Parts: sequence; C-alpha cells; structure tokens
Amino acid sequence: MNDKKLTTRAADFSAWYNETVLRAELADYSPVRGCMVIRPNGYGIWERMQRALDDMFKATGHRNAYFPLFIPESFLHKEAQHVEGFAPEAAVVTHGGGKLLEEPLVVRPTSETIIYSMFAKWVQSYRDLPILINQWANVVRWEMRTRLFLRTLEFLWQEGHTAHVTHDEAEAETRMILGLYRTFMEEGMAMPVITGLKSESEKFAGALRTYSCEAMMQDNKALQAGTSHNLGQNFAKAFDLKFQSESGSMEYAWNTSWGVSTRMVGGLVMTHGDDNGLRIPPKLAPTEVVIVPIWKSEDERARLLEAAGQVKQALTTWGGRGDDRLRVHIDAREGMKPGAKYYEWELVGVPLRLELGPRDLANGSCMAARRDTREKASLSLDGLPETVSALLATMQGDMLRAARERREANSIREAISYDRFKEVMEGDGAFVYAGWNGDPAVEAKVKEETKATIRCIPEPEFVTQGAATTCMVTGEPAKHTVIWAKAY
RNA sequence: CGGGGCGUAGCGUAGCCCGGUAUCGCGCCUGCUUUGGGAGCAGGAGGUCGCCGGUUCAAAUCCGGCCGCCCCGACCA
Repeated sequence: MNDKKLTTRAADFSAWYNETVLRAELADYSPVRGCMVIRPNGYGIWERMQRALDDMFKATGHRNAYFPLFIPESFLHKEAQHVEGFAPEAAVVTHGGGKLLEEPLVVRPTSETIIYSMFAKWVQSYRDLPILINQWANVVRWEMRTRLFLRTLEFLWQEGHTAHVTHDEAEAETRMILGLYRTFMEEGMAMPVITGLKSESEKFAGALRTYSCEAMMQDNKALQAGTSHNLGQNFAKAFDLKFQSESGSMEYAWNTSWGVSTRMVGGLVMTHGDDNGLRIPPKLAPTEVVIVPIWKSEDERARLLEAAGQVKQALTTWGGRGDDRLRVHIDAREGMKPGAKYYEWELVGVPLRLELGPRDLANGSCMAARRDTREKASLSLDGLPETVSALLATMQGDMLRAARERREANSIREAISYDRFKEVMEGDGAFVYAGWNGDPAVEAKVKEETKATIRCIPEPEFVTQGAATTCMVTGEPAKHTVIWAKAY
C-alpha cells in the first residue's frame, strides 16, 4: 500500500474528493461536527473568487454593506414559504449573558428578512430606488449530512439584495446577475455552467422565480453553483417595504436576492481535479508559477537560488498584465528532492512549474511543466514573462474547453425512454435533456424512483437538439425541455 | 431520528475471539551522505489504547453504561 497515491476518481470519486481536499490542505475537519476549517490553500482560492466577483458587483452598481448575524426569530416567520423552508434548519440562540432571551435569535441561514426590514426604513419614495446591496458573510444551516465545502453547517458566501420599482426591473436584475455568475464561473473558474429556471419544487423558499447555474462534476452529478432569485413582492409585503410612486400611489417594492458560496471551491475541485490532485485554473490560483531550483553541490545551490530569484524578479515585475502581476513562488526547501516537490505542487494544483537546474541555466532556459496536461517544454529565459503569461492564458482556455467537452460527452440530448433513463441514472449518470409535462407529481415520481431531479429548465441556447415535444415519463405533450440529473 | 460500521502516537493500522502495560508503515527530531520525478543509512522523540464504572493479582483485550465519528436513508447552497 502506497499511501502517497490518492484514491483514484474511478475507484471511489467521493473518497478521492475528500482526500484531495484534505491532502491539498484546502480544508480540515473541525472539532464541531459538520463544520470545517478553511486552510490557507483553500482560503486563497476563495479570496481570489471574492475579488473577481466583488469587482463585477461594483462594476454593475452594487455596494457592500453588513447586516447582523442574529435575526429575531419572529422575522423568519413573516413570510410563510420562507419559514417553511428555513425554520427546520435554523440554529437558534436562546440564552445570552447567562439569561434566557425574551425572544430567541436565529443565526442567519440567509438574510432576506433582516435586510428587507431595514430597506423598509430607508425607502419612502421611488426616488430611493433601486437599492443595490451586497454582503460578504457567513451563514448557518443545520444540515443532517455534511461534506467539506459542498455542505457544511456554516459556510461563507455573498448575498446580494436589491429593491426595485417594477417587476421588470427586478427581473432584469435577476437575469443580469445570473449572467454575471455564469461569466465568472466560465472565465474565472473554467467551469462551464448551464443557466436556467428552477422548477417550483426546487425554487428558493419565498421567491417568485429562481434561476441557477448548474455545473457537471466528474461523476456526472450536477452541482448548483449559484442562484439568483426574483422575490417578487413577497418580502416587501411581509416587511412593509413600500414607496410612493411617481403618480402618488403607495406601492410595494420588488426584490431580488442572489448568492454564491464557498461551495464553488468544491465545484472547482470536482471539475478540474485529477488522480494526482488539484488543478487550479490560473486566474484563481493563489500561486500561478512555482520555481523549483535544482542543484547538486553547495556551489550550485547558491548559483541556482540566485538565478531562481532573478527569474522570479523578472516575472513579478513584468507589467504586461497591468496591475495583475504574475504570482510566483520559489521552492527553496533543502533536503527535499526535486521529484518530491513536483508531486507536492501537483497535489496542490499550481498551474505552472518551472524547473531550473545547472543544465537549463547553461542553455539560458528552464523546463516548464503544465499542471493541466502535465506536458513539459523548455522555455527560453529571454522573454520568459511574455511566454509564461501566454501559456497561463492558454491553459485557462484549455481547461474550460476540456470541461465543456467532458460535460457534453456525458449529456444525452436525443429522445430517451423512461426505462432507458432509469438505466442511465443507475449507471454512470448524465445530464439528460428531456420533455416534461410540467406536473410536479411527475417530478416527485422520478426523484423517488431514480434520485434524479430537474436541475433546471435551461435557457434556449442550451437546447441544441430542439425542444422536446412529449413528456419522457407520461408521453403527454411536453411543457418544457428540462435537464434531469442527480445532484449534490 | 431509523439501519450498518468504527474509536489504539500527528496520520493509517496490528493486537481483542483466547487478559500479563502495545505492532508495523508514513510523518516528526538529530547527524552524515544525497538532490533533473516521491532519497539512503544510523540514532531518537512521541501513547490517560474515546470516557466512566465493574470483574480480576492483572484489562487495549471480558461485562455494563455513556460519548464521539464515518457510511446508507429522510433534509439540503
């Protein structure tokens, strides 16, 4: 038994995931059941996700704010569907300062209630709208079964909350954010997603409509990677969020809320990881390039470390990407063979490794190894920053392309019988595009029989085979073409 | 909460049936030799055997109770 090797994805995908997260030091189990510690390697990825998204939110007119962790229990009860959805998994504080509280406080599972209660104070006129707020926060949901990053009792996320004058404006916001998430996931995470509408049974508790980004993991299961909700006037009515319109009438505001979480880190692992560990797309990699100097003698060690320092200097001071400087680390550890370092950095997922030894130095070159393909090539030290930058950009694109090809290879777009569908779901699984008559009972039956659910009613651009005409289960006329899959 | 499994060094484990103060591997520390794909040798440190109680001259081992964790279900970003 060689415990240096990870369990392979083919042997046990779930075990592979856990080992990869733990051994790449993204996270660790905490003393509290169902909670996790996010370690620097994992938090560094989250920070880069935050930075990219935060810039996008700001660019579209949103501003950050912060609302309290504690919510009066009564707030949760003001919207009927909302309480039904979240009360069962609420953590409730009953004591403070050694005394029983007059009203219990719920640790936020999401912040609609407290935020819209505040919006109600701030809005009198249509001129006060829209309000475009985002907050970065932790939330708590008392889940029965947990998994690192994918489902923990406490997780980090951002939640956007907006209020608008009209339904259409709120709908446009909801859709705009959905597109923003998609752009980030595809261009930043190199993780292709399908955007679409959630069915009634899968929509957010209290929403009019929920849209989501659905990604396919390497076990062909779907991961809901982000959601954007048009809340209609449900919360505005519950919290008396009203404004006087231009014509003088009193109207309830139209709200949206939307969020992505540290779950995306899990999605990143399950989208790009291989049997050697993590593969981080360059844009999200805290370290894009690791330099491994190689030496034999003490004399060589001094020379190579100096040369490595110069290479790092050349890379990090290069301004070809503007303010976005290349992120470079030198692995100068002694007493560790180069091969051992290679395996370690591959496990951690650093996109590009530059090996620099006496032979390379003599040639004025270095050996570059791509993490995504594990291909090696000799690169001239002349113009290295340009070469490296271009290579990283190529890798970013290649990783997205490879992930998209994998998804399509495991999608079923042609008509399929329900019997065949059951076989697929019992076997390798897939994203199955099929007709649905729109009946929630059919959805429930399929879930009961196969564990697959409707991931979304995809936007038209994803339905490349043309809309389905009949329901896969009943044979009745199809109301929608939907994507069926097992999900995390 | 229902069904199954497991708690022994930082991690992974043997020992338990058949009682005698704990095995092996990885990791860690020191020294020397190494360093272009997971180094070798030598020496060393590290343990309330999940917790409480019982039986016994003696408990990791047998008995009772409790706690925790993992997997499968119900619930879910």
